[in-house]
Amino acid sequence: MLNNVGPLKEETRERVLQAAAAVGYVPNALAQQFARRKSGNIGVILPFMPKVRLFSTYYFSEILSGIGETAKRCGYDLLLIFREQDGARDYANLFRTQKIDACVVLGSQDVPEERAALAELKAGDYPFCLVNQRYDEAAYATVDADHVSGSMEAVRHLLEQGCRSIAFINGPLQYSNSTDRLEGYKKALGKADIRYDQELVYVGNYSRKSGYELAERLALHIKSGSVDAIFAANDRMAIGLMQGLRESGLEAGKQYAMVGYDDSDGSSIISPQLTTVAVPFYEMGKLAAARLLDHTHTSEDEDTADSLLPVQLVIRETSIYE
Amino acid sequence: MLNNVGPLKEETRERVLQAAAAVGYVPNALAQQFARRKSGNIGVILPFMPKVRLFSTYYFSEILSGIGETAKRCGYDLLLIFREQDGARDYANLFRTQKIDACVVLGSQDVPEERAALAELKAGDYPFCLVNQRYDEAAYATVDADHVSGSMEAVRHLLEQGCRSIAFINGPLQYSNSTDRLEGYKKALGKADIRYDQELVYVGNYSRKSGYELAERLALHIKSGSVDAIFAANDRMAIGLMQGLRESGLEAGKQYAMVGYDDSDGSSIISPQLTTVAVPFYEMGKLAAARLLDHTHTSEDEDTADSLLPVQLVIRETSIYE
DNA sequence: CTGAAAGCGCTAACAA
DNA sequence: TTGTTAGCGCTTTCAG
Repeated sequence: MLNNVGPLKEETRERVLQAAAAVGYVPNALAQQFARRKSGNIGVILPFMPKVRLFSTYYFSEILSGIGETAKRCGYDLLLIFREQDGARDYANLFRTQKIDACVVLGSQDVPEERAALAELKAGDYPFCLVNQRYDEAAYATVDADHVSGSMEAVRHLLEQGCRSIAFINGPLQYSNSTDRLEGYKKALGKADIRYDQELVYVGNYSRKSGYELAERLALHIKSGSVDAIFAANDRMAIGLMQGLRESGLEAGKQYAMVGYDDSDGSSIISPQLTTVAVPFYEMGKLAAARLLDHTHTSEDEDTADSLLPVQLVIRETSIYE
Repeated sequence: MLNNVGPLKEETRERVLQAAAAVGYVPNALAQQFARRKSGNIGVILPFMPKVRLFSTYYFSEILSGIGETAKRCGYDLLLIFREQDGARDYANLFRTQKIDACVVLGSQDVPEERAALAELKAGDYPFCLVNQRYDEAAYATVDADHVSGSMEAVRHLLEQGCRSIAFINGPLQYSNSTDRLEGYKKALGKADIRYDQELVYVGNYSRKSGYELAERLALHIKSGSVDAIFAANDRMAIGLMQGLRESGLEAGKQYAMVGYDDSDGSSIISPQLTTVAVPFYEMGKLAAARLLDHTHTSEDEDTADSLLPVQLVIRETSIYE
C-alpha cells in the first residue's frame, strides 16, 4: 500500500505519507525482503587473502567502491563474502538461502573447484558476474580489462626504447589475467620479429616479495647482457624486483628498463617512478554491478558477453634511459 | 525444529538431518531473519572518499578484513554502507528498518551532524562501535590506537637523533586522531624542555598532495635552519612532502629527518625508507566487531569503554643521519 | 519431550 | 480504483 502500486488519488497518497511520518513509521526491511522473496543484497565474493595479499589493496578498494556506487544507485546493499582458505566455494548456497539476489566474484581462479562452483551458479540461473577472470569455453558474464593490449603496449614501448632482451615476470597462470599478459608479451615480440624465449619468462605470485626474490637471478642476466629490460605483470612485483636489483647496484632507467602493471599508488611514490599500465578498476566494479542490477538497458545477448575495458600505458621514469 | 532447541533423541536428529540433506533442503535466510527479527548483518559505515582518499586504502582494507574475521566467526554477514557526500547520516534508520543488528562506524568526524547521528544511535540503544575516533564527553564504545604515545615516541626518537626544531604536519582536527597526535607531539616536546612553537605546526588533509604542497614552505625553513626534522601525521603526507622536498634538493636522512605514521606499504617501498609508527588496523577491526558480537565475555562496563591498542615505532632510514 | 499452531510485517492477488 | 485477505517459511510458544 505504501508502495506506489497503481495510481491512486494524490490526496490519499499524501495523507497516508503524512500519517506515516507522524507516527514515525519505517517499513521493516526484513518483512519486505521476506514477502518479496528478495534480499536486496548484492554479494561480493572476496578472495582469501592471507599475509601475502594477492591483490594490491588498491585494486580491492577501487573495485569495491565501483560496485558500491552502482549498488547504491540501484537501491541494493552490498554484502561482503570473505572466502575461506580451504575454500568451501558454495556460492550457489548464498542464493538458495536467499542471502543475495546477485553477486560479483572477485579474484576467481581457473581451478576445478572454482569451475564447479561457477557452473552450479550458471545451472541454477543465478545472476553473477566475474571481474578480471575469464573462462574460455564457458560463457559467463565477465568484466575484464584488455590485458593483452596492455601488455603489448608495455612491451612495444620497451622495444621502442631499444631494448631487445625483455624478461617477463608473470603471475600464476590460473588467472586469465596472467595468460592474457603472456599473450600480449608474445604478440609484441612477434610483431618485432623477436623470437619468444621461454628462458626469459619468470613467474611470481603478484607479491612484492616474489619480485624481490627474483632479483638475484635477474641481476646476473642484466650484468651479462642477456637481459636489458623487464616487464612485470604487476607493480608490486616490479617494485620488489627493483629493490632487489638495487642491492646489486642495478638501477631502473640506467642498467635496465622496467615496466610494471596496475598504476597503483606505489608506482608514483618510488623513485625512479615506475612506468606502468593503468587499469580502470573503479569502472570495472561499476560495470560489473550494472550488468547485474541495471535491467533498464540489458539486451539479452549482452548478459554473457565480456566487457573488455581499455587500459593505458603510463610512461614514467623506469623505462627511459637517461 | 532443525535448530538444536531442547535435547532430543540423537537418532531422530540424525534422521531429520539426513532427510533434509536428501531433499536438498536449505533454510531460507530471509524467513529466518524475519521470524527472528534479526538480520544477522553487521553494518560497516564507510566514510565518503572522493578522489582524495581520506584513508589510505591500506587502513581501509585492513580494518575491513579484521571486522570480517570476527563477523564470520560469530555467524554474521557484513553489510557495507557507503556514506554519501552531503552526508545524510541516518544511521539509526538502518536499525529501525532492521537492515543491521549492529554497526561499526569508520572515519567518523567530530562535527555536529555526526554527533547527532551517534547520539540518536545511543538513545535508541542500538549497538555500535567507533573505530579511530573518540568523543571526549560522550561514552561511546570505541576502538582506537594509542596515538598520543605513538606520537610521543616518534618525536622522542627525533629528539634523540639530535633534532631540536621539529615541524609537525597534522591532519584535520575534527579527527580525534589528529588531536591525539598533537597532544603527543606537545608532550614529547615538554618532556625535553623544548618550547611548543605554533609556527612549526602545519595542517594537511592526510593526502599525499597536501603533503607535497607544504614542501615549498618547509624547504625554506630547513635551508634556513629553523627546521631540522618533520613529524607527519600519516605516511602519505610524509611521502608527498619528501617528494616535494627532494625537488628542492633536500633529502630525508641528510638535510632533515622525517617520521611518518601508519606503516603503510608505501613506507618501505620508498627510498630512503620511511621511519614510521605501525598501527594494528587489522586488530582494531577484529576488536571492534568482537565488542559488538561477542557476547560471551562482555562485562557490562566494558561496553562503553575505550579500547586503546598499542602502536609501535618502526625505525628505518629517514630519521637516521648518515 | 514432542507436536501443533499462532504469528512475525509485509506483498500481491483478488474481490468489491 | 480501493479495500481485503491469504500467504511468505521460519521461530516460538504452548498444549499434549
